[in-house]
Amino acid sequence: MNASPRRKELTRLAAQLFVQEGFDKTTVRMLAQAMGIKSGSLFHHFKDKQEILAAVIEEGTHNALAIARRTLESSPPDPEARLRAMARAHLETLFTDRNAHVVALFEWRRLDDDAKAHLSHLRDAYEALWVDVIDEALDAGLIHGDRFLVSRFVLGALNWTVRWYDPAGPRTPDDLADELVAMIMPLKRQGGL
Amino acid sequence: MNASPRRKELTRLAAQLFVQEGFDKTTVRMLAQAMGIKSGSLFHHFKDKQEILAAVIEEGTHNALAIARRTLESSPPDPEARLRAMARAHLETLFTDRNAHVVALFEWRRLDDDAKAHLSHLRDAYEALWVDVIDEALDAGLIHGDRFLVSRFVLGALNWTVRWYDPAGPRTPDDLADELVAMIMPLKRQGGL
DNA sequence: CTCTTACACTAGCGCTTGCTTGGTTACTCA
DNA sequence: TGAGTAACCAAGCAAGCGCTAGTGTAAGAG
Repeated sequence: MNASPRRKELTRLAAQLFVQEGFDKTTVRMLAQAMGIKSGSLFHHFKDKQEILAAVIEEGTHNALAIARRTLESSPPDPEARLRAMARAHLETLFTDRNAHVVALFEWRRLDDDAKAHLSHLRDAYEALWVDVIDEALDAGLIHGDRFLVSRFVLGALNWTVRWYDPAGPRTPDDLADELVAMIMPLKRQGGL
Repeated sequence: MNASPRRKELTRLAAQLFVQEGFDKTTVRMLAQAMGIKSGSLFHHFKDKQEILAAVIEEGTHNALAIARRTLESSPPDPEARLRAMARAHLETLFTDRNAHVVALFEWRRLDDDAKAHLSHLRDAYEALWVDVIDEALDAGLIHGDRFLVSRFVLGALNWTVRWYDPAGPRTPDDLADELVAMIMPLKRQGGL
């Protein structure tokens, strides 16, 4: 809804605190302090605490969707390249916008029903892009299996990386993406690295 | 620690509430009511709320580890069969003991440092079993890639199923396990179902 | 018949929570 | 210059929180 620069900055700070402490344990007083204001002033920017959570998740999901669309537009028609590009884009967003995405993945249940209904459309649109790319790979015979199962296994493997991946380590997100694609498409990998 | 039958039953009820409401939003009064006692009486069985969470997670992880060990013991030495058996066992525990495992996966951060240190040993032991099985499959040339990456991708894909799998649907957990194994090992699947 | 143990109760303390209210400040634009 | 507005603050309310203290009761052990 409202997208003032101030509100965007506050949303970013909130995302960080939600990741550090969890949504429920983050008090409006903590949020206010991190933002350099008093707790009462928070409610000038957000109707209630729920709306802050919704703003964080909406921001993250919206970005991910935009990046995925751009990635697919500027991607060649080759199914393997598109699959790899999607995996790379997914991990790239996941780790540049990490806080927002961790919140989206692990605090989703804290949303009230209205917010959930609204945001699940965004999420479904994102997953639909994945199912399309998986479909292309299936049609091309690169991978095998049920389109939904494969999509969900792949997304699960990718999303779970936020639980163990250390950006300071030797591996880049692109390395992870390539390894995953190689794992489900070993025929292409036989002679490679 | 203490494992009276009464306490086990209370732990089971707590797991259910923690899944429904989340740990932080589950009050000791809600827990007590679900158990048919008053909130004060709760603290006869558990030192504090934290200990209930730890009990839930310990119970679930302990079971998973026991089942995985039993599975591997009664499994033939064939790497493919062992991999499939582990995947099936993982999903089976995940969905028979679903509440405890959902709590373990998504409320881990709420544990205090001592409990985390204690329970991460259990979890690491479980993951080590997986790395072994993955290693065997790598050595046999069934799959390719980095042992840790493959283990984590596979565990991620499996754990993520709790987010979307519907036990009332047409597919059994064994179906899921077989599909996943087929996905990362397509050579074996070419002529099959 | 007493002592112990397990389990439960009532009552409430001290604190924190999300949020409201009524008023103040600083900036923008006619 | 003065009206309008966005951003903030001080103060605090009502509700709910985890947890404690002190007591009661029933069953089994000696």
